[in-house]
Amino acid sequence: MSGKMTTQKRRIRQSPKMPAELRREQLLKAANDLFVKKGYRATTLDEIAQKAGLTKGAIYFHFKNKESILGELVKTVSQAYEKGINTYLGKNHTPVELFQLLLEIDSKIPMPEARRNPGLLSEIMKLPRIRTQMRDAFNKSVDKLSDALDSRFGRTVKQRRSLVIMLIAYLNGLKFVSTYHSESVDFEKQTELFLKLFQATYGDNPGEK
Amino acid sequence: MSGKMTTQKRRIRQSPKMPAELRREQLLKAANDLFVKKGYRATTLDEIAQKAGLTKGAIYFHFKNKESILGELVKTVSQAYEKGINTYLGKNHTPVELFQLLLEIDSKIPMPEARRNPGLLSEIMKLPRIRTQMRDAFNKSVDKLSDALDSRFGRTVKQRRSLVIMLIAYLNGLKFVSTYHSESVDFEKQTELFLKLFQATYGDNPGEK
DNA sequence: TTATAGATACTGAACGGTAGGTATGTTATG
DNA sequence: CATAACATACCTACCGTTCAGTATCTATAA
Repeated sequence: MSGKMTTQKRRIRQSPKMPAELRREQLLKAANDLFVKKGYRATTLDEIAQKAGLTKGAIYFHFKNKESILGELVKTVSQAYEKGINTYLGKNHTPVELFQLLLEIDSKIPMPEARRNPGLLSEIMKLPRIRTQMRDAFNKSVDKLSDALDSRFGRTVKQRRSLVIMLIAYLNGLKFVSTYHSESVDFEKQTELFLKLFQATYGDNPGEK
Repeated sequence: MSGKMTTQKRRIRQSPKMPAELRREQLLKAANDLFVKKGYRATTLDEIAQKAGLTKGAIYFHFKNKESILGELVKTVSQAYEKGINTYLGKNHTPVELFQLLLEIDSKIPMPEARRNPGLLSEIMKLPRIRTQMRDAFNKSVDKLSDALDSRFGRTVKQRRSLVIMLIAYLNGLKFVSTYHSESVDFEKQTELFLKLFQATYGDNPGEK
């Protein structure tokens, strides 16, 4: 000991060392992919590590624990979503415009598979910290969207919130059925149908309500 | 060692024995309640047993394994749903009628909390056998509903299926948001809003499309 | 330029808890 | 008293977490 075990080659195959920053992102990507495929709880740290070419122990150098990996991912999405709203959202929008805007943002921010995965969303909503994190983000965006909805479509904030939530609800519902019954459901067609409905009611002039 | 921690009395407090049939239902109910509250995987057999006043080992007298408990529950719902459709479904319905009919059926068949729990649904959809079981039921009911939709609302079966799926999608979406954002979402109000939209477009006379 | 000390990134193994499943003994009831 | 309906103890596998130690990189000084 003390000295070297000269002749004995301890052939430890260590992965090429990377700057922590890079490795973190690599791990986050691996985790995201696996969460999408298998769900949060069903994904093991071994799998994440392996996918990044590491061993489990190394993860704890980069993250506090498993949940913190998820937390980072959620944070990334929330921030991108908020940024998208701030960028694209104008004033006095019609519901149809808002719906299209939501689709637009949805198509631009990262981790689409994860965000459109109701199973994953439901699962992580059971983790108290994550839940809080996501609910805050949800309320924040609903507020902003409601503000940006033209007042013709709702005198009170409550009414406008209600409408906004309806838009989001339908989007979520579509994601849900198209995830689990993709053979039977044509996402774009359903969207078109929905917009046509809205157009008929709210398009040119708002309803009297 | 060898056996007992001597002084410890073997206090065997056996639950009153029940006919297997009854106990099965009791276990099923317990399982259902717990699945709703905690999810499928997060619910342990110990908890189910305890809730029914038994111990884990006893479960294996009544069921083959954990998944078979879930299978029974799914089967029960599927059958009730199908029966509901057969009972209430007429001919040449409007979309609004169908939507109300779905609500009606939904309110009459058992295990409402479980069925309205997207997280639970997503979770169990990952179990291959359960998934098959549920998808078959879904397609079956979509077919029947599409048949019962008046042909004014879609010349081809495909078009009618599309509309039916849209109704179901919105229902699911509503369940989703009202589950996770119940403070912000008024289920009935959202339903009313949606129906009003449909009424405006499809209510009196169908769209030309 | 080179030796080296310290920081950084990672391994491997062990630990502890959990939970599904099983083997086998025990009790209640007809 | 036979058997259906339990209880108890145990096994096994899995998985998150910890940690001592190892390898690799980098900065500094000689």
